Amino acid sequence: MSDVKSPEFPVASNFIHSMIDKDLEAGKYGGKIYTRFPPEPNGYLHIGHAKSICLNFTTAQKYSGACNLRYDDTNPVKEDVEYVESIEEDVKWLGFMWNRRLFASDYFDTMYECAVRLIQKGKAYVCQLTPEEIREYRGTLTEPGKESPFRNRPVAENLRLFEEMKQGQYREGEMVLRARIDMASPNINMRDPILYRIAHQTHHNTGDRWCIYPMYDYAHPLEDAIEGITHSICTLEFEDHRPLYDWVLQELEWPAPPQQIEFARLNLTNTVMSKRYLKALVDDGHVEGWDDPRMPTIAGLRRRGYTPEAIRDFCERIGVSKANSTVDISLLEHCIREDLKARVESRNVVENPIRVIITNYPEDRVEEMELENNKEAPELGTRKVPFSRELYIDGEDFQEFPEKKYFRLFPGNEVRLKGAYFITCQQVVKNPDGSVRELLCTYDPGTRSGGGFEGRKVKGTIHWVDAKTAVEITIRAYDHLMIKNEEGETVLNPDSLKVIRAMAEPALLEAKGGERFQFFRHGYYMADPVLTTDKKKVFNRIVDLKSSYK
RNA sequence: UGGGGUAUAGCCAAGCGGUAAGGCAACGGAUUCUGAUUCCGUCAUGCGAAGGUUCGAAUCCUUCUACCCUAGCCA
Repeated sequence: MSDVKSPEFPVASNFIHSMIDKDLEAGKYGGKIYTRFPPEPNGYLHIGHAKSICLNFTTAQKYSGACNLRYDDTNPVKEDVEYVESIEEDVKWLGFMWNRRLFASDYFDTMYECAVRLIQKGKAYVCQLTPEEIREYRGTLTEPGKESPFRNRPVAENLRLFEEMKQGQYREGEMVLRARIDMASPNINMRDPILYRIAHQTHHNTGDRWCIYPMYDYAHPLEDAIEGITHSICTLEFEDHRPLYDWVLQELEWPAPPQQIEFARLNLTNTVMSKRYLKALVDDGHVEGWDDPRMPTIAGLRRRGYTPEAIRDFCERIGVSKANSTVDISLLEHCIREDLKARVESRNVVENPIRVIITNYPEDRVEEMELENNKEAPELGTRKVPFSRELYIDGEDFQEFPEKKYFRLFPGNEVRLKGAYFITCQQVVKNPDGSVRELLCTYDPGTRSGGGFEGRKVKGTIHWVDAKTAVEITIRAYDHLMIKNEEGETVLNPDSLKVIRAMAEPALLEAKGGERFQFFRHGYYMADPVLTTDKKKVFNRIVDLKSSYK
């Protein structure tokens, strides 16, 4: 195979690498390791797949090999082209490039020939038991199975029947091709597992060319072997299938067969990962689609504002092992904050705005205040923001009756307006209904930011926007899609999406879909690439600022 | 109940006979023109339990225990 490598990323060592190291020391595989990422195109990729993608691609990278993207499309009833397109996009977006992009269904001819060989060897037979009978004959966890009456059919008859199955002469469920192994095996997977079933279905790739389709346990080892995969990395539930994986390749006398290694799939707190459930959320209209920013899909995380760098970093940090585990979602959130804080610009945005009038500031005066875009990254420069007599401050930055240890604005208190002046709240003006209408404040002209004023300190600094030039934006703030109720069951969170109106500095009018910012005090946001238009700016909250106040 | 796995801190996770890495979370403290960031510090005499081998055990042996997977013509 041609060795097209993905961009190189740092790789943390894990138990799979240790196993590979031993193989390599034993002189196996000629020093190169080939892997594959084999999704079934029956849904969108999620963060759990990202773990597998990172593992497979970086492992191949580490050992000078390559990784294929292969669609495991052996069951036409569940699969769709919509999904193959999204999968490709998501893998690329994560930053990986496959060596080859393949369909398992492209190997159907080879798989068929291999099945014929197994029949010829007496290792497979056509069975006409009904599905119910097959289940009964299989036995139970504690009782051995019974042999099918068709088990000792002559080879020639098996060959003829299998050919006829392929020709479409039988109905679905009427017969199957089975491996001839051991009905008394303690491993139920070895009790004459089904190799081929009949399905008169149109396949997204092969159309109506086939009406028999191979089962996963038979197809997968062949797919790996055909592609020259050395290590077939899959999840824990396939551990019991490994003897069958090995059996197929051994009976076919495949030289240098690949080896299957299992690892634990990713679980995240407050997150549902099963494709079945995610599909139901989409189909039942609980979310806007597979790319809803609340979804744990790659597409959802992308639209929410997560970066590929953050997701890759997360996948490195969680490690790889065989222990069932549930990673705390706060680690993922840490990764995106860590990535964004160094490269994203800040903007002043106030939620639940409160009007502030600086009574001693000239009515017609406008100043340009220079604000740092990112304190941690001076190379991101500064921007100019207008400042005048009437401003808005954030609803959370004023308390008429301050709680203990509150050191932002309250009557009689002085705070700094970030990048501007000290102001003191002199009077609270109320609406007829008792709510706060506006705050009358005074400013100290000697305290302008950058002026070197050292006369006195204030404990609070708050952000603001100029009332005259402020633009209104819509913020979509997300919470967990799933929460636990009183009974401890995981249920849909009715408050997973909050729409917030906010006032922002005029520069945000220029924001393009996909641009990310830090909104002071509120966390990290991204202009929604789907909803943001020239007239209407919508920002998705990626993640909160980590904070202990509130 | 058969078979296959897994147990190291609140959550992940290194460790592979020489005396418990690291990250997240949490909690202190310093700095701060945003209670963020940054910086420093605390956080398992303990590795599911009990025995045993050894000068020495999370690592080896024995016996338990708990949890996960497995009886699709899904993958």
